[in-house]
Amino acid sequence: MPYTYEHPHPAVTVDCVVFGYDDSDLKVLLIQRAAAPFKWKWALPGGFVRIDEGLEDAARRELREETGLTQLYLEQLYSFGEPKRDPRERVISVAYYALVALADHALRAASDADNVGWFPVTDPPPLAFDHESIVEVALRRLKGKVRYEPIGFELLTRKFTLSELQRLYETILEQALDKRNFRKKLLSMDLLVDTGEIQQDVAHRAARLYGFDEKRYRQLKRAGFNFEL
Amino acid sequence: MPYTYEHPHPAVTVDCVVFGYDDSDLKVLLIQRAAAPFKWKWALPGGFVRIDEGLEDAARRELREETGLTQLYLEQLYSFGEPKRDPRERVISVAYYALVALADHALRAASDADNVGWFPVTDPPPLAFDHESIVEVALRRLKGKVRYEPIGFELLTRKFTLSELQRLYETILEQALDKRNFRKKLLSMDLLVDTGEIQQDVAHRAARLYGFDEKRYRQLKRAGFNFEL
DNA sequence: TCAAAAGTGTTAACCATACACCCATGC
DNA sequence: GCATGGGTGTATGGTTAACACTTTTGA
Repeated sequence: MPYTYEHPHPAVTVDCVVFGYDDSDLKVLLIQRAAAPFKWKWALPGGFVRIDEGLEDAARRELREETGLTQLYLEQLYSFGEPKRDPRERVISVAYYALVALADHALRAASDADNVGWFPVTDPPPLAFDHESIVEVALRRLKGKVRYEPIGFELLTRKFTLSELQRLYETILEQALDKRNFRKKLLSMDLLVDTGEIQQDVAHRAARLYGFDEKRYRQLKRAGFNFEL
Repeated sequence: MPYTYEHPHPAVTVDCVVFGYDDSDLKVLLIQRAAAPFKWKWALPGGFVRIDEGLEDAARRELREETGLTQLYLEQLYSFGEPKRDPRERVISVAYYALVALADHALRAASDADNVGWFPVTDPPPLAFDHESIVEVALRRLKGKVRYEPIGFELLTRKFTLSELQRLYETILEQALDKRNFRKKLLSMDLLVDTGEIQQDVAHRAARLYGFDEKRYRQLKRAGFNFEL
């Protein structure tokens, strides 16, 4: 028992709400716990922050170790610290949320052989700890933020059609959008570049593929532009 | 040395960025540290989270103990966890920000006789730890949030004139607003109630005093209304 | 030739902006 | 009576919202 302190210290964890999108469905990434407490229950990927490790570093490390995901959009969400949220000891969890295009990122089996899987955000299984409320907060944040920051693109593959983009927004915001107005608005922002390519292997007229011009966005933003809707 | 753990645990603190507004000036509340590290330096009010205490509870307790402030608008801001941010040991700080009307809340001398004072947010003294960046994040959050949530009212006394409200927004947003348009917009939202009273002791025509109708806001919000600008 | 989704303009309503003068009060 | 801020309306331009049909392609 080598670590002693004059005052009691809580443990600190990170937990990640990873949103994935594929084919009109918003999903959340869960792992099945192989150890107590809540053994066999589904939970958010995450774990203890190492003593010399930054919070975001910890979140990225846990994601890599438990799910194989790297290089994703990651942002701090909120910190959860109800005294009784973990039955073992006082644990404060700094939650992050991440966005990822399902088609682009294959899951790797977790290093400790836990099950990993995608679940519909609207109807996830019962979760360990207070993870259900963490998912709820993350979803609220995503819904809010997607309207005034171009983070939706993080959920799509690098090349996408306008219809895919529209379906994504409709899914997240849970409201129908007008096709012509949506296209007008998005194209007028000057953030999408026509790749010149079109969809392959579709059973109808193939749509143009666009890309999100990150560099252009930063430029416009510096000049006072604000992404909206 | 009674508290021992199998793995090293960081310490967890809360720090509060309290914004105050009075007479066209946005201020931040600081206390002067009476103990090392950073002895005599100014810092955000805050302290260690007790082992059985919620995070927001800890923030409110520290504010009460160190500044005498109670009953204020308080919201979690962000968690700061750079490994070296505290020279003593690993400390993760969950930052909160609070809004308060200077005129309504007198400061009490801190229990441990630290100095307490209000400083202009634009030009604060050098701060201990990474508190300058915490203030910066809080200010950014305030500037963003004030546009789409009616939190500005928390910085004003319960009764206020439209000019005071406008000056508040101009101060926070750092931009001039048109008087007639501002009034039209705010009054049309149906969130302000005319108290029937007018300013006293002013050397010019006395302005009507309005109040913010919190209950009405919740009502409208439930019905899909969104406060903006 | 049918099914499925892509792509495309116009109009009307609404909202945001710009703008300047008279009023009430205290000194 | 003058200085100070309170209070008020309109016209214009721009933005958003509503709306339906033709095109392309593969099966």
